Amino acid sequence: MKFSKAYEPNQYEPDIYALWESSNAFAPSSDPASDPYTIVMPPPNANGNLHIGHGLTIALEDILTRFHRLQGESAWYIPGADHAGFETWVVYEKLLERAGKSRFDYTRDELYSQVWDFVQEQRGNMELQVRALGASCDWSSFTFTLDPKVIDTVYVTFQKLWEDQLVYRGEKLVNFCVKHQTAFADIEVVHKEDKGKLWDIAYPLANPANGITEVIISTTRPETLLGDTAVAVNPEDPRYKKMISKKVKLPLTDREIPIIADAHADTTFGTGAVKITPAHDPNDFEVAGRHNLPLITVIGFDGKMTAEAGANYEGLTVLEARKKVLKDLENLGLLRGDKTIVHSVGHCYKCDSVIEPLLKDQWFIKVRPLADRAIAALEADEIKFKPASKKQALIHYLKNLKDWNISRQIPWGIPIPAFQNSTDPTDWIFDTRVDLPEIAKASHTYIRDNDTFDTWFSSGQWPIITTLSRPSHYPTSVMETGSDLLFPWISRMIMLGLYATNDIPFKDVYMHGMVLDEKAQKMSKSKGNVINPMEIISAYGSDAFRIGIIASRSAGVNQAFSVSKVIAGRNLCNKLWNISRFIQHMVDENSDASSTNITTEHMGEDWICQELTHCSKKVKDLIGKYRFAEASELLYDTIWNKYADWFLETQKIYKNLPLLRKTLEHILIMLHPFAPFVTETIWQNLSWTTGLLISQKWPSELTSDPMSASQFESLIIIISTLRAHFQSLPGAKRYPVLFGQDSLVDDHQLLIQFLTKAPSVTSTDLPKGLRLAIPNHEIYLDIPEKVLNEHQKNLEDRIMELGREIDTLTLRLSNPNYLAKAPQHLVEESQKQQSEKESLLEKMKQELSLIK
RNA sequence: GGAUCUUUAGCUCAGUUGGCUAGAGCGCACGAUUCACAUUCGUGAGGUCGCUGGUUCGAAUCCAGCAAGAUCCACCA
Repeated sequence: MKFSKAYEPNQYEPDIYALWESSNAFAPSSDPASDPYTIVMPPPNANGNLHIGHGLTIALEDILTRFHRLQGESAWYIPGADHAGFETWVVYEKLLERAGKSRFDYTRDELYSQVWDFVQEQRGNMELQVRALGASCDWSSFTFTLDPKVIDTVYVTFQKLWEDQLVYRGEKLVNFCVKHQTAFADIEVVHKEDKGKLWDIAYPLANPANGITEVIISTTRPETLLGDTAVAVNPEDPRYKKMISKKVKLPLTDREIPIIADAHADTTFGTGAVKITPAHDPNDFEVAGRHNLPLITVIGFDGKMTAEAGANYEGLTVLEARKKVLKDLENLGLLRGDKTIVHSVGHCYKCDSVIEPLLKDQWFIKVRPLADRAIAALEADEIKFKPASKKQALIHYLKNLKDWNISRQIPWGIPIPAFQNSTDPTDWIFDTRVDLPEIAKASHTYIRDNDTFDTWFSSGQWPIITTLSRPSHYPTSVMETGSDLLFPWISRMIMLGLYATNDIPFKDVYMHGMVLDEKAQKMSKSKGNVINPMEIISAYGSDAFRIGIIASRSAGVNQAFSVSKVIAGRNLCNKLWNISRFIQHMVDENSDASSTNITTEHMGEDWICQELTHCSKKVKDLIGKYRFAEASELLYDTIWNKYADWFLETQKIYKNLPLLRKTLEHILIMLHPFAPFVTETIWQNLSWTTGLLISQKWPSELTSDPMSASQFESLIIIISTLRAHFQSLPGAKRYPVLFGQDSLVDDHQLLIQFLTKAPSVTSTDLPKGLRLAIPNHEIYLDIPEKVLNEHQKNLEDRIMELGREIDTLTLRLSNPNYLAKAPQHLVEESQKQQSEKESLLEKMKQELSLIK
């Protein structure tokens, strides 16, 4: 295939990906001697589309994977898809609603298989998008979060927890969404600042004495009064000391409840007396535990008042009941005022309904032993974090973690393998025959628990499950995710990984921040500022997207997405394409181009070898430190500003074909992790390369003469200075270049003339014209006197500036503390500069006097 | 209430144990142009590194305080 004039990514990307896949290039090495390198992809939602955060994750993970593969390691990037229990369920339930159906029209098994089919239909989109991003993941290891091996592993871990008595059935307050009819973990509840009212309500004393007839409580939820089982006051509160352990008549009921002393009551809030409703408030639940209070449920799972709320209220919604209770209290003269307050209220993160804390029998995991072990591993630095501050945040979180509710009342998930004795509700057994609604055991009938696991319980075991087929790849090398997953996911993987395998699940954690829009605003559907990675890829190419999204980004920081960086990436791909086209062209034109003997004959060749070697070492070092943006920036600079702008330009004269070929190969390999498609496409199109680029080895060093390389740097300065003068001199005209005793210029007359487009470059014994301000070189521009005079101001300016530079150096060097304390090489460098600049200043002053 | 992060050029951001003239991309200005590339080439302008102190021979970098913005956690009867 011929190289077209411009690189058109869409034309090559799908074929190149297919080539890798059909060549089995993504599989981990079969050589047992190679070191394992493993990354597990955070599984995207099976029925969703990839968003920009996935784009960043996959770009970073694939850079690491490809880089380590090129290092000769057994790189294994494991893809997956998430059944996304609740997320998917919400989508499916909407479809049911639209069809006029509800979840109650079907059995759990029917629902499960319907959703399964739904997800299978949707699936595939996501996988195509992962391919479009260039992920070099091993599709033969693809794991879906409901695959049998996932369920098996989850059941083994659950059984172990069961036998270790770390899982228990408990009636506790759970965060319940009455619309979605399911409980949530604490972490899934979204707290929002809502406006509400704080009402003061009088509770009459059962036996008024000493003129005290009532106690006034403050509440935002008067309807829960019907479930009160105590009133609490602070034991230190002088207003209420005398009332402790007296009884009050609970209004609107015929119950009497005690006044108790508990530190939960805040003397500064409201009236300082608080009603205790253990079945509908988490704090009150704890108070009840301390004081052995009964629990009365007055709100049901349907969000309506229960029979226990009394005949007047039964069947009303929470808000209806609130109105009625307030009215009834007012009629009794017990409502003593209200004020508006702003307080935070838990909402369902999908439907925004207010989360009701409700009593429910659920499975809980005792997290303390698991969390303590995780904390110990973190404190021993067994897992390294980037950024490091995330580790401290995680330790803090684990120290305060409460028992974990793992039951969910949605059909789309892994069934909890537990059965309840039909005659003894306290008798639960572990059994994995979850396809049966009931089982018989020891002459009893056991009924299946219809709940499913919290998805974090199964995904918390993801590194274990995905590496089962290659145990040497566990622990995995690095877990890369967004910062938002630190608590829900990373924490679970560490706890469950340590618990189930006695080993950490990964050695490093790299967390990226949020990808914000171009104005540094959070992307959201409602704002309409969502950037779709697939649109960026189709406009600019996958490589450009990868380079653009990792640019200017460091670990853990929220940063804006900038299309201009994508464009820069696209331009780099095109530049590399044309570099390759040019070299291929030169190879084609030369019949003796077959030599593979690499030699350096010209300074620019030593210089580029040195630059490429430096680049290779530095990129390796930077990727090792997860400094992706700096690595890609260095490659950009090396390829464009060094290789193309200087080396390739010199090669238009010198044409060292073996070196051109070799250096191009090195560049392609080094850029491959960042821009896999264009580099592989070029590799496939070059006439002399064989095999796949993805499977090459990272380049070894190119030998070069450092003296020669540093001479070339002087040449660069000379040429740049000449160009600058040609631009800035009056008339912007090019003038003949003269030089005195100067072997460097003498040896490179042709090159200097070519790169500056000067009319001539000649040696002279009679210098004249404008002297260039370059230390250690005697170079002049042969400028007519008239122009030179016009240019006098310019010369004076440069003399002034040079003088200021010398002053700075002199000041520094006259400081005895600097001489004594600064490192020797810095002092020497300063001294050298000072003397060079001083001698140059002398010469320029002389020339100025000549003009005058 | 607790914690973390951010503040550097017009914009978006780099800048790892403090080291000399603070960088990049894009944008801007000026110039170039038959043959690798206009997704190009060359040159240039643009910054008292949020503010105030401190440590140091030397601070964008370390310390303290302040200001602004963001995120997370907990709590809010």
